Amino acid sequence: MQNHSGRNLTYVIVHDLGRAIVKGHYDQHNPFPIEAALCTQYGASRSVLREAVKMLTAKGLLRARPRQGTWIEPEENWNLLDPDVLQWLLERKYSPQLLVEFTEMRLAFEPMAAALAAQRCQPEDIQNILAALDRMREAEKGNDDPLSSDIAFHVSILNACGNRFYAQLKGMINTALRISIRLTNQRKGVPLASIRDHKKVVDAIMARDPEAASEAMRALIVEAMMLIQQSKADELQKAASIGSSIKSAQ
Amino acid sequence: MQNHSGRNLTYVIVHDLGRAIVKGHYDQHNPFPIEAALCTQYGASRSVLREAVKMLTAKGLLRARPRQGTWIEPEENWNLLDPDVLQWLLERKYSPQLLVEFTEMRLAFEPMAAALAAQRCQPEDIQNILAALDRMREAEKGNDDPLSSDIAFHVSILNACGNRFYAQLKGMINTALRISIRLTNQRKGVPLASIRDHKKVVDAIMARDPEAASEAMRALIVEAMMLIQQSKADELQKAASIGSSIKSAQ
DNA sequence: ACAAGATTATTTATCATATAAATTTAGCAC
DNA sequence: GTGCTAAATTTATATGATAAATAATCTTGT
Repeated sequence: MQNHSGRNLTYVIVHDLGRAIVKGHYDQHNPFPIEAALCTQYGASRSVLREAVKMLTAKGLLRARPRQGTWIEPEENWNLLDPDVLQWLLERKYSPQLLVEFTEMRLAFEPMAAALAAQRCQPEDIQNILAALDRMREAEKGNDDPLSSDIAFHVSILNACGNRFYAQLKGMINTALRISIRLTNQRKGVPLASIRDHKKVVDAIMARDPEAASEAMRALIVEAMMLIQQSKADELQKAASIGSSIKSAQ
Repeated sequence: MQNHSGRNLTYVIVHDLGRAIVKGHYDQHNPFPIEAALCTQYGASRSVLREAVKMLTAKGLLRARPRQGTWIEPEENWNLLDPDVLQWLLERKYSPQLLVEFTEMRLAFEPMAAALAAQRCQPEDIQNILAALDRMREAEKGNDDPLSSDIAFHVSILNACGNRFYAQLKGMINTALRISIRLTNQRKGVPLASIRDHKKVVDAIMARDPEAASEAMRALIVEAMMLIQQSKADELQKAASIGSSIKSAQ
């Protein structure tokens, strides 16, 4: 990858503004700046700023009107399923709740994807799934990255289910798992989930058993959900203990 | 709605180009035009064209590089879950296959949404769901639009499940159902599905029974899927009969 | 003939400036 | 105060120029 898209000034500004917006940097007290102010802030021309704002508009984050200026759209209009938006959202610190909601989403479509894969995956899809499982085995031996191989496994199944919408979710799984692992404090070398549980999914798909594939996948995600819930609870408890220590110090 | 966003020249061009792209108007033989050509084609300034292209880039449809020009991204990179992109895609004639894939997607998350709603919806959510069901009853009597009330029903449940990602899918449901109804040749006044089957979902949610809610919702979508599959088969048969009549005429 | 390096050409990226359009706000007559 | 007019503000559009990236072409030496 030579000229990463992020090098263009426009894209740098898009990502910077995008992060600021989802972080809630702008509100009624601090409204979104007018074009001229943004130009000053970034030292860029109006063309660049307008193009950046238009990209964020296309993702549902902004809206502009003559004389009224540009403002943040209500959060329900953001395209959460846009890979950029999702990444900016999950990058916010302390967003375990959003991760829970995303995992609830995975709980809906990944078991279904496994079931569809069991019904109609092609030989090459099986090859890819088996290759991903092998990567996980290698990771367990320390010869591969556990996180990347786990992601590759889930992606291989989304690819195998022969549905373009499911395939779309690859980027989001990638983003969410990487953030998730950061939140749940997993470290390199620590297996994320057992090979055995993952293999159950593969076996069911190869046996052309949709029900079993679905159930095995569901078990994997429930496991992930429990890790997230746990760290969310830890987070809350930490906050509470800080709160009480402040209280007791008064 | 006073100044619909579509009135700006930029947005008109975005939608026009977006439709042309998903229709496959551009390919290796007919590559995407350079900026200057697009300006001529639309009689617009470079600023406007560049902003439109940037919006389509944000939706994953295009990519640009100096000297290399602008080109269509491979379809797997398109943000299918962007409401605009989905609409452009479904508007293409003869895209029952895409509708099938979308309905497979609904089959994953709508039953789950109903189950979540059963677990944790608030009193006002129940109110909204019941109101939507009432609209469907009125539609059956000819006092409301059957399609709109059906959509309102599904949306009310997505709103009730307390998950932002599920709520995101509202726009897509709206688009897909409207296109679906066009494809399956339903007419105004013809009920899309029975009130009784829809009421089963509501009853299960109000009884706080996630399993039953999920199953009742699944039944609704399976019904919709069968209608689509049927019209897809009709389409294929029609095409085949045209093909054979051409053949027999030779 | 051919490889290496320099030159040219093409296209997007960025900047700058000006005018138009939309719409709120302020001013003013009554 | 009410209703009309004028001014002010902000985005939308147009135009033209320069910079940057890189493919294509043209030297030049062997």
